[in-house]
Amino acid sequence: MELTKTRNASPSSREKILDVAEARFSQRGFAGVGLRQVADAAGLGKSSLFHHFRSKAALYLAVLDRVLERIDARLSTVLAGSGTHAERLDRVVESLVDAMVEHPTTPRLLLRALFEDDDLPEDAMPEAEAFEARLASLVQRLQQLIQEGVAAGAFRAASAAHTLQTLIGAVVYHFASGEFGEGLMGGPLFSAEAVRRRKLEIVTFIHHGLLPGAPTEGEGS
Amino acid sequence: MELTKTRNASPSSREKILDVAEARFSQRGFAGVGLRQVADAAGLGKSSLFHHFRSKAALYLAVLDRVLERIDARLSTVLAGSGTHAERLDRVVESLVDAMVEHPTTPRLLLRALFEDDDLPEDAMPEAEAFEARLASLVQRLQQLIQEGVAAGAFRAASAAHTLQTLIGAVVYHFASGEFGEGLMGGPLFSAEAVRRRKLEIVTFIHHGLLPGAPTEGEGS
DNA sequence: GTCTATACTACGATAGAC
DNA sequence: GTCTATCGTAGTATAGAC
Repeated sequence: MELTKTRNASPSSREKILDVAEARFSQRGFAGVGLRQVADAAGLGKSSLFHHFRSKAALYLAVLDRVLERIDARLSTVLAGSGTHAERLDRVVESLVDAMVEHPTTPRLLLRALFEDDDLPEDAMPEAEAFEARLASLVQRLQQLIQEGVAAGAFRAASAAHTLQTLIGAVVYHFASGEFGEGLMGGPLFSAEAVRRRKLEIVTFIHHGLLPGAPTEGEGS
Repeated sequence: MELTKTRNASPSSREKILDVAEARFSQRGFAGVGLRQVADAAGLGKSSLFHHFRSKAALYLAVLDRVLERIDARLSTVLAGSGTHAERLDRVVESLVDAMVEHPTTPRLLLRALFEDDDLPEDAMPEAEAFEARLASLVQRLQQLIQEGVAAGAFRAASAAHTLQTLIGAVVYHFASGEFGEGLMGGPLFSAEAVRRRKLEIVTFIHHGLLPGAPTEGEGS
């Protein structure tokens, strides 16, 4: 569908850089990462990075956009699917959690992208817009699902924006919470069992928090 | 209650430094702030900072501990208060929100403290422990409230740890979400009206999510 | 497309005068 | 307790050979 090929037989240098940068930026944030660490870990000289990305900020935004692209792919499938509003919202939560777990760098990068306002050095506007546009599109579709559910009487009369914020907190923050989260939960956050449990906890919370009448937890699946 | 005086007629240099450092660290994070900016904004030379704080990491942790101390003061009052478990939990949410709003630097600093693992240069262990201890104490008391509420049948059989994570996400993340949050909500996050609305939204969510039987939203207050 | 070399700036931290 | 001066390092980014 695109003019430039996106599949590669062997991981190109560009993808190698993105992988390494994603790991580092996730852990330390934009300002906390030096390009030398990225270059070394990618097996390249420092200067070579600038042949693939115009600046550090451009690299950071490329990482963020790739992360959001993966989430978008998962959620788009679910949002376009069938089922009641409640069923689709459950699947949104589960897919969002799956996206956090697939690459554990995701929650921290996404959380940073959401709450850190532009600490970026102003220059990387073009690549910033790609990310912003993708984010806005995703948010808009998620809000629509909630609003339609409210209009259809499937959800109580809750604010879609507030509900979305709560949902982001419940999913993204939780899987970003690292050592604190592990200490609180008394075990790893990303084990299959912990992930299954978190999904159940959030979905149950939403059902009793969003649905007007009888509990729906005993339903299919 | 303390040997050293904590009240000051005029703001000492130490407090001035803490104030400006809190603002900067909240916005840019630990790695994103230079001590020169802090010193300039405080009206001091760069070197003078080191007479008040052993290192940048020590300053950062002093800021974090002061933030957590303010939250602790609010929540301790509420946790020691009377009322049913549900009433006390409502007041915990409202007090936590009040703490975020009182100093809008709070949510971002707290969020960073919770999800950024030790990017700190290892040396500031003593002042780190003060913060960790205060945090552990607070978390323990919050968990206890939820667990007791579950045991007393006031809450459904939910995990205290999971519930606490969801709560933190709903309060701390929301008020840390800056431009993204404002865009999503369609207005400021910290206006009196927005704050009132967020409290209501979370408390309602919790009631329908935690309480077993009939909705309790019509109750007193 | 990767390298070496370099420019320029900022960083955290220390020494020592006042 | 604040200052100036300085140290050593690391930061982003560019120039130009290969």
